[in-house]
Amino acid sequence: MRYEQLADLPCSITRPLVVLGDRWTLLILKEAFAGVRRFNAFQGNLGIPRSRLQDRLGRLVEHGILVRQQAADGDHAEYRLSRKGHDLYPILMAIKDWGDAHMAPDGPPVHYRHRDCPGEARVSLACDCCGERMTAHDVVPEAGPGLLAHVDAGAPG
Amino acid sequence: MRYEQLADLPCSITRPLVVLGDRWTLLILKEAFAGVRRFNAFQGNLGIPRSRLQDRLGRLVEHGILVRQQAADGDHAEYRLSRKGHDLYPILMAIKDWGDAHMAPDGPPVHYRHRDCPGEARVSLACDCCGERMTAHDVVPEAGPGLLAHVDAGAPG
DNA sequence: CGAAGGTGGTCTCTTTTCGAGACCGACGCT
DNA sequence: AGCGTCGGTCTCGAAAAGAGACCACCTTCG
Repeated sequence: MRYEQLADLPCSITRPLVVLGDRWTLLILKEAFAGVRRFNAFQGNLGIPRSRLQDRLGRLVEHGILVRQQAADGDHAEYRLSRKGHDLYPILMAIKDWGDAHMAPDGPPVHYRHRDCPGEARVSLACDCCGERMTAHDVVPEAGPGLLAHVDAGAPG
Repeated sequence: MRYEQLADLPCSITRPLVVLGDRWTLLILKEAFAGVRRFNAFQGNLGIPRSRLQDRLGRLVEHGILVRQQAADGDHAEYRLSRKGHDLYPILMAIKDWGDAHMAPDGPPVHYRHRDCPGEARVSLACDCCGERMTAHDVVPEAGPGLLAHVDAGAPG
C-alpha cells in the first residue's frame, strides 16, 4: 500500500507514473493511438493475459484516460481515448524519439510522418516564454501553486 | 518470459518500455535528474525497498543509462546519468506536462523554469521538416529502415 | 432448429515479483 | 573499543502477473 501513496506527493512526474508506470499500461495506450479499440485486438496485439488487460483497461477508464462505450454499428465494446488520454501522445512520442536514438541500431522501425509532408514527428523541450530549446541543465525547479496548496492542506513533514 | 520478448519487436515505443516500464525505474531516473547520485538518497527519497533499488540500478547500468563510479572525494558509490540517460529528459518532461494538465488541480506543484527567464520548460510535438505543431491526428506511420532490417533478418510471421 | 465462431469478460492455479526489514563487511570517527 | 554511515545482501510472507480454461451472449450459416 505504500507505493500507491506516492500519488499524494506534490509532483507532476510522480503522480502520472503511479497510473502509467507498469508493464502494460503504456503499451495498451500505444495500441490505442494506433487505432485499436477492441478488447481482443489489444489482447492479440500485445499478448497480454486477458485478466491483466481487463484490469488495466478498467483502471484507465476509471482515470478517464479511456472511455468505454458500445460501438454504434454493432454491440461490441469499444475503448477510445478521451481528451485526457489523447494528451498522452507526447509522452509516447518522447519515448519513440529515445528508442529511435538509442535502441534502433538499424534505424527507426517506423517513421511517424507528418501527413502530406516529408517530415517526421519529433518532440522537443523548449521554453514557453522565449522559445529557446532546453535541456536538463537549463532547468531550475521552483515551487508552484500546487506545492503551496499541498503544504497549506497539512502535508506530513 | 513472454514479456521480455517484446523488446525484440521492431517498435521504438515498445523497446524502451520493456526497460523503463515498471513501478520504479522512471521514478529513479527522475531523482537522478534532480541531482541524486547515492544509493541511500534514492532509497530514502522514494521509499523503494533496498533490494528493489539494487536491482533497478543494476539494470539501468547494464543498459548504459546510468554509470556507476566511485566518488572522487570519498569512496562511496555514485550513480550518474550517462549521455543516453540524459536523453531521457524529454520523456520525464512530457509526463510532467501531462501531470500538470490533468493531475494537478491546484496548479503545478513545481515549475521547471528556464534559467534566467520567466518562462518554463514545455514539451511540444512538431514536424522536423516544416516545424508545424502536430497531434496524433497528423501522424501517419510508415515503415522505416529498422523494420526492413528486422524483416530481412527473418522475423517470425 | 442446432452447431460454429466471435464477442467481452471471469475464474483458478502456478510462477514471478515485490516489500519489509534484518543483516553484513568496510570504512571513518572519537 | 564503540558508534555511525556507506552500499549491498538475504529471507520470507504478500501481492501481482501469467496461462489457459471457462462463461454467457450474440451472429451466422447450414
